[in-house]
Amino acid sequence: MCAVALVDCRNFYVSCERVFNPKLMNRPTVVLSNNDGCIIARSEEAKTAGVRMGAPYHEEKERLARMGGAVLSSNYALYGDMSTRVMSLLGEFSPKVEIYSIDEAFLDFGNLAGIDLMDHTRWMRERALRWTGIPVGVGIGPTKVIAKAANKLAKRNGGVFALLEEGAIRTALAGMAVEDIWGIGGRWGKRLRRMGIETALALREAEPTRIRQGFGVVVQRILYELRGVSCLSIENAPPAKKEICVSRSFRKRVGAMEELSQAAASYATRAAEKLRRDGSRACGLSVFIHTNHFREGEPQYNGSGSVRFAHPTSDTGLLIRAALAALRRIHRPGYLYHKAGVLLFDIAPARRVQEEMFDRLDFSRSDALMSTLDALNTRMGRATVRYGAEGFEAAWRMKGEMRSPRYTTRWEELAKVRAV
DNA sequence: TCTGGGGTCCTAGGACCC
DNA sequence: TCTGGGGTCCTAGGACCC
Repeated sequence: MCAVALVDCRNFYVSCERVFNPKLMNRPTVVLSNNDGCIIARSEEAKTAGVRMGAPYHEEKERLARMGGAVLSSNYALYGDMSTRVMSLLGEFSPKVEIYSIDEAFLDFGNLAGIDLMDHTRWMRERALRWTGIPVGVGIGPTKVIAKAANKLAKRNGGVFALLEEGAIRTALAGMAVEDIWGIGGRWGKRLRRMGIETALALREAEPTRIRQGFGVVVQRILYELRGVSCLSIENAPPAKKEICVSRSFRKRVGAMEELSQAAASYATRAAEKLRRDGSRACGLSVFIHTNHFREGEPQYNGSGSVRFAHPTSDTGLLIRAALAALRRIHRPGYLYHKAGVLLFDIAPARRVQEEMFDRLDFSRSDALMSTLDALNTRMGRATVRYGAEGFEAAWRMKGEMRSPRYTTRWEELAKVRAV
């Protein structure tokens, strides 16, 4: 019997904060989205107290204050680095690891005869906690979808839970609501319930062709996965991205073209960095801007426009120029904008592009410039060298007033320890 | 006053071609 | 009254994930 495990970091962002700030232990703690808008991570104490996931912060502010809760802006430099540590540790426990998100990974144990999976994964869990400070949970099953379900049960069962025997799987699936299955969201959940399919077990036992007709192959695959037939394989290396998007809402609304231009240039710069890190080039770029649709009384506008390049590129200067040209076309004066973004599409690996061009195109100057830029900014800190189009003082830039220090990625922000 | 950001996959339908 | 059939490519939109 093949076994896969889903490992997830419990309350990941909060757990990262607690590693470096033990005063947050046992205290209701939440982490906010960009601009301190919504609640995107909660400690167990905050969950128990009824703080809602995804809720706008201002709606939960008072409740949190009443119970002496801690509130933090998000600190992605810290979370990203802690994630890397956990993932590399997992690699020592399985030859095949798929990093599924910043706080989750699938592990393939293949046909591990003679290994006690429970022992193996309990040991992994202890090591993760001791070496990184992050508590993880482990669910084990014959397929990804069942491993996901097992992971849910691990929360109440000592952190590791296996669903490998038919009896255990049936019992677990019978107690699981259909919309709690991985891959079944609210919409499909409702439609399945209307058909009388209310539990994971009921979906497992439904007629596959009927499910296919009503919901397409995606849900049919989930059905088979629930039966223990693997349809979703574990991917060792992530495929290069097909699209790269950088977008943000502004700290305060922006009307002036100058500020929108700075934002577009900054986002294009970030997107270009991601593109080069992937070793890719893009053939197209689009820019979008929109007003705040939550303000129903105000005039609304959504604009987007794209540019196609004659040759695929990853040059920040060219991408900024294209972004500004697109922005000029879509900008309408008289509106106060709330959010803007830059999307790169038609992405291809840089090497293949060069071969196809038979050296008719010379990328070498631009490539040399970009790698120097990247090297400097990696070594000396982001935006050490940058394009003037990004601007210098930016009132539109995001809020993050309650952000903790970047303990693990900036020398100046290292934690200080005082021995008494 | 305040309301996140970044992705993927699939499907249906239109445009276009021979 | 009759006015092909089959294939590909692209795009928009819907669904999902964390």
